[in-house]
This record gives sequence, structure tokens and C-alpha cells, in this order.
Amino acid sequence: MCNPIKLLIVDDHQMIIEGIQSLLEDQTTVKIVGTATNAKLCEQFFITQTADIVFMDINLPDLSGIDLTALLLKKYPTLNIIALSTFTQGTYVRKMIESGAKGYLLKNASKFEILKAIEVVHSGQKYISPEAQEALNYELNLQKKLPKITKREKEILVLIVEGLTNSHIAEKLFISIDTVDSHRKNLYSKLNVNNTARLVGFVNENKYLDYL
Amino acid sequence: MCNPIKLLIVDDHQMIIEGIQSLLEDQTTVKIVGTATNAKLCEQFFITQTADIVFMDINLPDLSGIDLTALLLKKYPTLNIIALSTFTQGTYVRKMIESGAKGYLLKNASKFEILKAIEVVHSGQKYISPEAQEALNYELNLQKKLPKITKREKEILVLIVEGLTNSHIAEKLFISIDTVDSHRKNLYSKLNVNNTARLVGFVNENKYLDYL
DNA sequence: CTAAAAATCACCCTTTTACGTGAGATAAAA
DNA sequence: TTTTATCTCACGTAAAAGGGTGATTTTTAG
Repeated sequence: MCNPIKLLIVDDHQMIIEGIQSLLEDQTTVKIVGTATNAKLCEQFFITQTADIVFMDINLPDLSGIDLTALLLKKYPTLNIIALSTFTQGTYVRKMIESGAKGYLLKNASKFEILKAIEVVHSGQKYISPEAQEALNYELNLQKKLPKITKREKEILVLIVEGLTNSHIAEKLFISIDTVDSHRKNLYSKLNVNNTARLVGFVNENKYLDYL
Repeated sequence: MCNPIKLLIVDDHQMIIEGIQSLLEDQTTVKIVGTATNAKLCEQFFITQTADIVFMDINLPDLSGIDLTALLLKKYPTLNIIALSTFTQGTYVRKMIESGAKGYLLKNASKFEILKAIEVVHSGQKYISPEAQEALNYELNLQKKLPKITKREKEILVLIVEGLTNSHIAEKLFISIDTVDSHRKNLYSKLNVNNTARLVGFVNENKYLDYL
């Protein structure tokens, strides 16, 4: 019989902490060694103690779980962090995985799934809940489908969306109005729109500027 | 000594249910008489049983907590429903209150606050958590501050945002291009913008069309 | 090194917008 | 009823966008 897996829960919701504790209290394979309701407390925990697995909420009051994950893994690269979120949004899943999280659990996970995630991640593999995986795939597909624009085009797109005219943009970037106009036309062509209103609408609806 | 307050928890997150149960298990004044992880199960509960207070999550898989609240209150007007949410968004708070909820709790509420909310609401008053109240105030202020436009102006605004030109709008509404242009000018003036890009941006950023 | 992609600029023409000003008709509120 | 708001339309001008085509330089990637 090996030692129980040491689990740290980072979540600002007392209910969630209590809930996980309650769900896992009869488990001999997992031991909750600490809880933290914000990023600061989480960092303090690791000064004196350690954990095998961290359940990491995405929305913390002081620092996002995404940033905290990246920060912790810089200091303690061997940590196994499992994201814990209410959200199925693909963006969150993507960012968490990019930050180095080894797992992604939704807060409606069953006891069984929680235990499974802990086991899988502790054995060195990744565990992403089916819904989160689906959302991630959707996200990646969407990203793939969204037209790609160049660096300069993005620069100009931002200014158009902010409401600047071609001449103002030209002034700001020290280029000719005709150049700005060219970029604008290319944007229309790439994003498949034919006027400013539709361009701005497209950007807002797809949160297009969040990409690249 | 009076009977314990009968509490029903409606939330699709097992962790939350377990968490609340764990937090309240030592309480003699409150008794959890049931749990439901979706709207259907919640409705079924009330066929055979009853409750004094309902903890209602906003995000349910089948029906939003907002709609479920309105629906339940139609059938059982004396129910005391307390919204339970991760979100501080003012819109949610507003809509929940509009649907008839008597309270609004955030999921990071302490045991103390949960008990207080139950007591206050059971005594016939409303309980809205401080953060939610602040968000609600902000929301209401925002609504107040947002410029008011006329029915016709809104009609035209929608079409502009959809990317139609003045001439197309005129065609669609059987009015002259000059009239459309007048409305457009008034919109610019009222919403304090000076071109299409900023107009569309304003509408999207403020979800302006959701109002009035 | 070379081909491809990106960024730059120019010119032309039409349509649309942006801004101003004024004004009649109608409906709603005081 | 009388004021007020809304909706309607007109005219004029300048600026900006929308569209097409073509061409040079610079950067990037194979």
C-alpha cells in the first residue's frame, strides 16, 4: 500500500471546498492536505508544505487560475494541476492547458470522475472531462476556421474597430492612406465582409482579436 | 421550538450540493429535504413534496434558473427562492429578482452568510449579498445612464448594425434615404459617436439592443 | 538562394457617410 | 388645446468608404 495522494484545493468558494472534502472523506487513497481561497494563500502553502495534485479554480479573487498555474509550474515543475471550473468555454480549457494544467474537471463532476481524474493525472497522463474536451475541440476547430490575417492587418483592424478613419490610421502608423486602404480591402476580402459595420460586427461576435 | 426550515437545493453541481449539505449538517434550524440537478427533477419534487426555501442555481442543463424561478412561482407563489450563482454580473441579479427571487447568494458565501440569507428570506424579507447588490446597483445605474432612443431609431439602428446601407434601409422600410440619414444623425448624436464603426462598437460593448 | 508572402504606394471611379440646416406632418403628453 | 416629441423629407457639400487593378520593396520561409 502506497502513501495517499496529497491534494491541495484552490478555490474561493467555501461550498466547493466543503463539497470536495465531503465527497472524498471516505477515500484512503487521497488526502486533502490543504485548501486555499486565493492565490496568495496558495503560494504560502507551498513555502512550508507540498502536494501531489492541485485542484485549481479558474476564477480567483486576486489572480486568475490560469496565471497562477503558470506561476506555480515555473517554481515547481513537477506539480500536477487539475483545472476546476464551472465553465465549458473552450477558451478557458485551451488557456489552462497552455499554462500547463494536466487536467480539466467541471464542477458538476461526479465523485467517480473526480477520483478518476486524480488517478489518471497522478499516473502521469492527462485527464480532460468529456465536455471540456468537446469544447476544446470546438475551440480549436473554430480557430482553424477563422481566417488568418497578418500582423499589420491586425494592427489596422484594431484601429478601424476603434473608429479611426483611414486617414487617421495612416497618420498614426506613418504610412499612406492608400496603404491603409489596401489593408482594409484585404481585411474585407479575408473576413468576407463588405463594409465597416459588418467588419466591426464580425470582430465583436467572434472575439476575433483574442486570436493571434 | 419551531419546525426546521425545509430547504431544497437545485444545482447541477454535485460538489455544491455536497458542500451545502456539509456546511448545514450540524444545523437544527434548517433541514435539506431534497436536491435536484436539473429543472425537471425540481418540478417532480414539488409534485409529492414541498419546501420553504429553494436554493436555485442560475445555470441548469435543461432550463435556466431564471425561467425555472418564474415558472415555479406561478404554480407556488409562496415559495421563497434564493438564487445561487458564481456570477456577480448585474444582469443576472436583475433578471433573477425580476423573476421573483427573494435572495441572491454567491457561491463563495460563507456558512454564516448562507444561514443569514435563509433566516432573512424565511422571515419574509429579501437578502441580496453585498457584492450582488453592488453589481445590481451598477447595472441599474448603467441602464439609467444609457441614452434613450425612439422606436424608429432602434429599428434603424438594428439594420445599421446588421451592415445595411442607408439606401437599403430606406428600401426596406419604405421611407426616403434622407429620412434614414436623419435618424442616423440623431443616433450618432444621442449615442455620442461619429461614425459607423463607433456606433456598432457601442452597441456591442453595451449590449445596447437588449434594453428597451 | 529563391520563391512566396507581406507591406508599401498609386490611381481611378462610384457609392456611402458625415455634417449642417431647415421644415412639414403627425402623434403623444402636458 | 397647446406644447413637445417623433417621424418624415429635402438640399448641399466635403470626407470617407468601397471596388478594382497594378506595381515595387521588404521579409519570411522553403
